[in-house]
Amino acid sequence: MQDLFTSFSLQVNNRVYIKNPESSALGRKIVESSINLIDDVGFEAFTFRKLGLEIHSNEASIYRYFEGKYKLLLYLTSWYWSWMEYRIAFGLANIPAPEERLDKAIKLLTENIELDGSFEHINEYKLNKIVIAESSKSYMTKEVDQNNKEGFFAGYKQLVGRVSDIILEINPIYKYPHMLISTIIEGAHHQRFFAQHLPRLTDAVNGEDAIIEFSKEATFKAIGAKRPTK
Amino acid sequence: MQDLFTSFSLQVNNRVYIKNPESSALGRKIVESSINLIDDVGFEAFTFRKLGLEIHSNEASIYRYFEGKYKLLLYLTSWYWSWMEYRIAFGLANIPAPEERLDKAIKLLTENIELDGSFEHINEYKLNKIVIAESSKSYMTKEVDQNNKEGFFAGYKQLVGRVSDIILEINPIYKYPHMLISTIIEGAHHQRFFAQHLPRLTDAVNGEDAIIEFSKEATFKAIGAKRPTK
DNA sequence: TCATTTATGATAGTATTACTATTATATTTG
DNA sequence: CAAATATAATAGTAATACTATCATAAATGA
Repeated sequence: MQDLFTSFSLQVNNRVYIKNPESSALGRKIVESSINLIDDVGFEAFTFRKLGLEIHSNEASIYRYFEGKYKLLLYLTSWYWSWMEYRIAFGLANIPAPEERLDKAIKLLTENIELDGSFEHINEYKLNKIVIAESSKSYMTKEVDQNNKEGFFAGYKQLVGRVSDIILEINPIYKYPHMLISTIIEGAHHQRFFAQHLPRLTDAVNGEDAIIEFSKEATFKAIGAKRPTK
Repeated sequence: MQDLFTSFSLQVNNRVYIKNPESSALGRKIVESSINLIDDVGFEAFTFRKLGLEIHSNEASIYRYFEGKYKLLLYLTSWYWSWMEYRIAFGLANIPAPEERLDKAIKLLTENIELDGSFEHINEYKLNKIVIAESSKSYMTKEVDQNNKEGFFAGYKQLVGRVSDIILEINPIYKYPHMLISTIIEGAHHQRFFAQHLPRLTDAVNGEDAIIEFSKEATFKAIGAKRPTK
């Protein structure tokens, strides 16, 4: 696990931005306020003009950091997956049993995210809401193949790969580890959205986070493994 | 089952359109060509202006059928779910064992859709691709609660409810039937998209439709039931 | 420290989008 | 065949998604 700590940093593919927003105060302000604004008005109504007004800066200046709002969204989601992998690497360190590691990973991937405060200019709580409601708009586009070639989804794929590896550690002949994990991640996000807006598509259960419970149960049953007893 | 046949028709909530596109040749042309055009250029680049040019008609005329392109998308997805429920009602008739009905329902929900030809002006193959790639854009919006109140998602919710009922027939104490089915439906769609564009998020298996297989296996294991032997 | 690079701000401009309004012309229907 | 209705043609508006230009401010390094 040691290598994870030394090699790991919250880096985002440098082709999603023109100028690294981490490199200046304005850049960080753009990221910070874009999270607030997208969370507030939704991605469709979000524009660089409005963002410029919000931060008392200039539309043209924002274009010097990002080609357009889709790239900014790609930046935010890439950052999120990178952060998620960091959380998982950290959270799973020193847990020897793969069942326990998987259990913990599923929890980290599907739980409600609270404000964390580790990163000055990023509100993880709002970013999670954005990832839930808007992230599919970053890859469900006509440019997906081009974007994929440029490596924009590498972080997400790597994350899915790492958790799939735990599954294969537990059950080396399970045939669909990637499907299972990507379905669980996307599924949990969908369920969080449905729980808020279309509750008839979900099942609320008193006294538990049904989404985490469902995700863990489905995962362990799918791979035919016993859940660790807490 | 008889009531399903007599009461069932491919009706779409009449608030998603201004004028029913089924009621005129132009309306049907709008629907038909919108499917082609959205499939071709993607939903973001799709405009009523382009659609007007395509069908040698007028932008303003299209606006007399639909308030805007989001409502048209809602019409298409509603139609799709209505059609899917019809397929399932039809396909499950006269199958007494609930396990077999569930097995068949999962297949119908997750399989690749081919051109069917039952509906003159609707290309089911392309519509399925649109539902896969664009349908989340019809509910992942700031207007979702308003739209939900107006009943725009009733068809989808009803479909999920019906299949959930089969699950409860098999295992009456399973806690998450709605979550499971909505996760399977959305999950299978995601997997079809990933298989095409981001294959590292899936697992291809020779000689089988891995998405159907995975969906069935996961569902039956989740509810603790034995899959019917074909 | 001062010249120069670099970053930001201010303003303006363009093509396209997402409509609405108006009027004219077909087409349907009673 | 008159009247109602549907469609077409055209124009117009406010907003979006940018690009370009130039001025000014801040950072840097010789």
